[in-house]
Amino acid sequence: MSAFPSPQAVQLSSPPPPPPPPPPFSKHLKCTAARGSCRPPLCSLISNPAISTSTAAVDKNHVIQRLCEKGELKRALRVLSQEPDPTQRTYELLILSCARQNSLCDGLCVHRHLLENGFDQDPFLATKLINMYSELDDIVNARKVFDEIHERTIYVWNALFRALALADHGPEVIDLYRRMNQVGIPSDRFTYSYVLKACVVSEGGLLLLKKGREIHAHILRHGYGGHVHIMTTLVDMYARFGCVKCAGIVFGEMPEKNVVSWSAMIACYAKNGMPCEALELFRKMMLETHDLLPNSVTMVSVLQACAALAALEQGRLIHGYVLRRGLDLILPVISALVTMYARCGKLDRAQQVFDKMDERDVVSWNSLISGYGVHGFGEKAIQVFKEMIISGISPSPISFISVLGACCHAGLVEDGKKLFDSMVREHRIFPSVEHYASMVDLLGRANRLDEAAKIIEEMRIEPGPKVWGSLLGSCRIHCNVELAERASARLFELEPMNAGNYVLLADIYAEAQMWDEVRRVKKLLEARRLQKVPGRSWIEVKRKIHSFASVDELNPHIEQLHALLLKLSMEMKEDGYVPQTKIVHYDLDLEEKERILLGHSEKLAVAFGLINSAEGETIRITKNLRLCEDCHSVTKFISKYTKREILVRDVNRFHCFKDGVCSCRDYW
DNA sequence: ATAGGGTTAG
Repeated sequence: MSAFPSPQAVQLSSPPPPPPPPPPFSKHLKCTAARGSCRPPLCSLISNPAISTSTAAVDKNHVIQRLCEKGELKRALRVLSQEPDPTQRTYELLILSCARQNSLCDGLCVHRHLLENGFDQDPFLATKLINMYSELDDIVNARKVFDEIHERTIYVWNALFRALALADHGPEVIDLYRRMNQVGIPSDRFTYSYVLKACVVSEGGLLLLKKGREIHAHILRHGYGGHVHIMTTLVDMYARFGCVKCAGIVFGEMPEKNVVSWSAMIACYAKNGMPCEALELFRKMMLETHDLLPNSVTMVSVLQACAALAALEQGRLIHGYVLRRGLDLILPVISALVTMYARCGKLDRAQQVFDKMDERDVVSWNSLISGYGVHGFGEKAIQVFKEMIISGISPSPISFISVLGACCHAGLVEDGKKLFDSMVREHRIFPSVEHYASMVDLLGRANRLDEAAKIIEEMRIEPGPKVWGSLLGSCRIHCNVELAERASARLFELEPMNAGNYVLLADIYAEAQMWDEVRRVKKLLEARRLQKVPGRSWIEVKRKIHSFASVDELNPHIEQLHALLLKLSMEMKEDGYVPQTKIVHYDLDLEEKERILLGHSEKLAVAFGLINSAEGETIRITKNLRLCEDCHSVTKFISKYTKREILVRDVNRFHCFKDGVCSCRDYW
């Protein structure tokens, strides 16, 4: 053996059994050698230490680069292990490759290697490493790279800001940003984008809104007030804080706007409960800009707005536009279409659009599951949920919100409990406040209030207002004063300014004829200067959205609508309808109470729909609150008398009225 | 010298 100059030569002359742990290049060499081709030059170059290593290093660098480009990370690493003289470029390629291949352990290995080879203080590589760890979700190591590097260029700072912002570590970014300013490193245009993002990705609430405003001031002071990217991020920041006004001001003052800026503002309206404004702005964009074409992101927000308004006609127009533009190939757009059709009451269309997709992700499935859920088709929703898993897509936390919600609307208590169990056990998803709230809803509505209360007691996280709110809502349905008092006491602490909670409690007391308590709660409401969110309903007629408030004296059609409702209610009374005047708490006589009931926004919208549509046409209405009991029974009657299908979507589900019955089977 | 940013479905 010792007589042979190199391992390669050994293999050549004694071809047989086990070619031991092959050093990186052996495979290649062996192949060419076996075919007896160009062996001598390359082989001797690498194996002969007499020949300059630097030539070999450049060569190997080249090989590493080629391997990285081809995604052959493992082989590239094997070459690296033999590399006597790696360069910055070598490491850069490997780091990028590890990030792309999603391989944390290889990333760590490359990191260790570069530390051992004198690149531990290279700011360029530090930037790349931080980016890599960020992509591999290892924020601890990203931070460590930052802590250990002495020369922190703006690139290094920005990379860490970006990494922390993506990982929801907002407050940490703000803290570091302050330190950066103290050290005297000036921000650049990238810094502002990342830091603004950090303001909204944290739990800080108002505190960080203040911070965001400060940064807004920095931006203006440093002359970036006309920078499209930064200004758009600002619009989005205000949007996420719910400051629609501020977002609108920034947007309005932008000297230059592009598609992204318009999309951000449209999304702002769509996400903050102002769908009409979203559609209006979209129209404006189409009319006023000549060189800007809406893209898939724009369309998603526009479809959301249509969905929120149950504006089927507009939604169909948008669908047509999406097809013409070829945007129907983009996954989020199709999912938004599925949601739009489902929320406009066209489940069959939603299913059709879904069926035509040739690729589906978890969001597409969630759209369909929640679609069936809000329509009260609990079993179908569970079936779709199971099909999703069979198709190889694992459920996300939102999948469970959707499917649990479906169980809740359909009263499928046992199925819901089983799914909730499987969530942790099989899918390793830990329930969030929303999941618990859904379970409390499920049990509470089914009049299993004790079990619902027990769920809250056993929660491993702090039960937030959503959870207590669900319990209070259930107490309202089943008239449980004692539990309602417990839940509302917590709610008044957690969100003292939410009028809805006081109203619910007052409703419960009223139901129990506890008038003193009703008055006490009302006084509380007045003392805190709170007002109940006024009920509103919407209906689309000839592609125009009409909006109705309760007891809408300003509405130009009010007399006509009231007359029609009065006429219908007389007929209904003969048929056994009794106005639910007990839900009107004002101290009024019966006749006035009936008048108030008849003026509820959803009844006005139904009447408007009856007058303004052809006989037999379906009427679609959306409401911003829950449908009231009286409106529910009145709409049942109306659907029978007028032989109309009436779809009402309230805040949490669909009611499909037909021939005097509702699809919710009075369970809601 | 080199490097990177904004809007997105349930």
